[in-house]
Amino acid sequence: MNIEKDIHQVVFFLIEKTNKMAKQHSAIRFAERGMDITVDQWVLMKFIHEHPGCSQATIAENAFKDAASITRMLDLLAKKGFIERHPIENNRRQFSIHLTEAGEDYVNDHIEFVQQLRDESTTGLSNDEIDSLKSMLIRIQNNLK
Amino acid sequence: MNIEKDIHQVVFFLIEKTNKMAKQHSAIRFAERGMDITVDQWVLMKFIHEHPGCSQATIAENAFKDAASITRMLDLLAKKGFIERHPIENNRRQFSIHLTEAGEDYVNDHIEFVQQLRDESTTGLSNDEIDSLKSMLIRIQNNLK
DNA sequence: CCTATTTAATTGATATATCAATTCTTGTTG
DNA sequence: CAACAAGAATTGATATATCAATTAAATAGG
Repeated sequence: MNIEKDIHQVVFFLIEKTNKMAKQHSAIRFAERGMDITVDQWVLMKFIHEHPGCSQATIAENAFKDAASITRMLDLLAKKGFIERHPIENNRRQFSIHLTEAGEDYVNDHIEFVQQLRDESTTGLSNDEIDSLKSMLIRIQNNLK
Repeated sequence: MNIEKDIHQVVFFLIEKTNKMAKQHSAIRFAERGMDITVDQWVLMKFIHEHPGCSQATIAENAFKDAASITRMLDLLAKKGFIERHPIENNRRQFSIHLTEAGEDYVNDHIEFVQQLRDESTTGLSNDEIDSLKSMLIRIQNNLK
């Protein structure tokens, strides 16, 4: 019995596809709204907004991204004028990462919109379903450690 | 009431994280086995194995990737000697994509291993749960169209 | 204290994603 | 048939992901 499943029904393909569709969907809505940053850049800005002064390593760990990616993404956000790397007294190994005033304004201007975007994507799913979805994803993650 | 959820509990973050963990896990297992291709390259080879002679546009559509990505990935697979672009009689706009003999051997050598890898990642989830997971992902996708 | 290890950030190389623009080619239609 | 639109693949530019190597700084242990 070796019936190969169609690619579209393999659970990982569905996960990957959902992930891509969500990013594309958000990117389109961002553009419509005139937001000139990527979805990933938004996630970083929002995290820094909630954890001002954090290190790049902390951002990397929490955003589940590579330290190298964070360096480059922060370079871009700094060029846009949204974040700053502040030196830390008695610690020349890390930076303290902060939003600029423009960055804070940007997050405040769009945070509700992004929250609403996320909510829209799960319409039709009950809270119980969402909980069970989350729990299954976490169990899959544990199988992958 | 505007309690911001922790990033780790947002469903899209879980989806993205699961997706990344699955890719990393597979990449590590591929490397252990001495497989010198990426997980994404494997998916293309497997699709071509199942749909020999297809066009690049078909691959793009089914793998849910951009045509530009397919061009570049096939370039790499061609360089490795695993695929070939065959001209089509009376149609100079498309190519007919095929695995080489080395490509067929490669797929046959590893297809069971990859299937097993996928199965391992969902251990502990019943068939009913997996079905409900798939159905929720598809419903989310429909919200994103 | 001094050396060895660890940590934080950066950089280089390569793979992939996305968008726009381009090049051919095919199909349509006035 | 000729001009035009649509399709398929490619290419360029930029963003992100991953790994390896590097640099600099902090820390641990002898």
